[in-house]
Amino acid sequence: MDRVRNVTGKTKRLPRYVREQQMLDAAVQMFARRGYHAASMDEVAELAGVSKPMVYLYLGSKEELFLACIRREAGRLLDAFAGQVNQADAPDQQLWHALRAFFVLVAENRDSWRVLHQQAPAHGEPFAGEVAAMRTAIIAFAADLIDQNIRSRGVSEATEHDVSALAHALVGAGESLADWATEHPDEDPATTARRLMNFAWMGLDNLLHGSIWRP
Amino acid sequence: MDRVRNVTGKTKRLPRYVREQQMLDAAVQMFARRGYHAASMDEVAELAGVSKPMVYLYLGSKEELFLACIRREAGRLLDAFAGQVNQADAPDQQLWHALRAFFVLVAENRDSWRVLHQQAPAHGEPFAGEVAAMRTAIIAFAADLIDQNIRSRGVSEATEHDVSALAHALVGAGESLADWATEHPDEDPATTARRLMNFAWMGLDNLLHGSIWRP
DNA sequence: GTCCCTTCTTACTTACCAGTAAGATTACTG
DNA sequence: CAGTAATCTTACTGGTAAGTAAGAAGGGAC
Repeated sequence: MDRVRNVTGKTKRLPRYVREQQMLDAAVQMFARRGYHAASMDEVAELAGVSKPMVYLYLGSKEELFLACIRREAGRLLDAFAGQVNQADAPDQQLWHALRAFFVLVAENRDSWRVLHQQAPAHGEPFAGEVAAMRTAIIAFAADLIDQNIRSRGVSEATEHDVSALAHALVGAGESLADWATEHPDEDPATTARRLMNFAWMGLDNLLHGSIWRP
Repeated sequence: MDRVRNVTGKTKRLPRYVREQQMLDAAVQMFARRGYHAASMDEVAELAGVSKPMVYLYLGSKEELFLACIRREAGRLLDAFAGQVNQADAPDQQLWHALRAFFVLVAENRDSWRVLHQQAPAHGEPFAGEVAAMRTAIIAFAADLIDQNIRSRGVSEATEHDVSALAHALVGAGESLADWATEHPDEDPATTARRLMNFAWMGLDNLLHGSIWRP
């Protein structure tokens, strides 16, 4: 990221908020590509077009910088979910819209996804906890959809525990497909979402009709 | 890990192979609990009941030590799969046996699982590549089972691409459930395996009978 | 008992990088 | 056009942990 220069060749000054976002952009990229430890503050600063003390002035420390990245990207992901979900829709429609939004977001922000999914959980507290909280919210959303579906059919002897396990499996399948999708950039995110709907929802459908797999 | 002492109070010497395994045990534990970077070679050595230069003498460097951990644990995981699979069984039985072995292994070796699933992929090459290779083998196994099932029913227009996506989703669901299971140590691994069989196989069953989810 | 190979330790060097002190420069404000 | 409140830099310090040099000591072979 070359630094903007004015006519006299001197470096242009930018307001704090703009610089902070540039720093976060640079940090997300570095953390995603090199990993938390291998990414040096000097490199982040250089990529942001700024000197190192500026990063410390605005973001505090390497830990706080990483946390700020995680919070920003986690917020975006949750917003993408929330923005697509309409409580009035049927459960499968809610899941469909949420998944589509998710795969679109991941396709457009691979580095963010790597930071959230691969880097943050591996580097202990407080990073892992922050991502775990986000993931818990997503799993709760999935569990709620499954639960709605169960109740609407009156089928079930499923406990909260059972539903939680299913939600974890569903979210894990989504995460894995997100990784798979980054290796197939040609695929439309909506197609990926359809794949997961079929894999997961059809399985649930079978389950909820009392069709159980036995050893 | 206190060092073994003989009657005179002097430290007991052990043959190289035994020490190496102790070092790897200690390293897996440290890497899993503290993370790759936060785990220091001094701590690993102390936990193994040995001084740091011994670790360097036998295992080479921190990178090689981590790689050795990954290779050993990945090998065990693949062996656990291979040992349970009988080609003569029906596809669902093969998957069932493999999943049960997998969840048993994870329940008994949480640290190994954390190293393979959480630490190794986050710290770049050559670690990520080593785990990716193992994961590719597992996904190929899953894809093969799905494919067998498809062919045996003669149902399908599924491409290799489609099958690969399903296999990725299935494996991701398994990984996520493995994490979930470590938070529920009371649950029998076989029960966890049954959960996944129901979630995944019932979904596939529906798919293969031509029952497709549509937006 | 004594030779000698393997196991094992203490005590050090060195490189890297997070974090900072001190001050220069720009541009807004009255 | 001063005064001043931001933005921004160069040049440094210090702590931490990877990696190593040099040699001590157990224990099997004969």
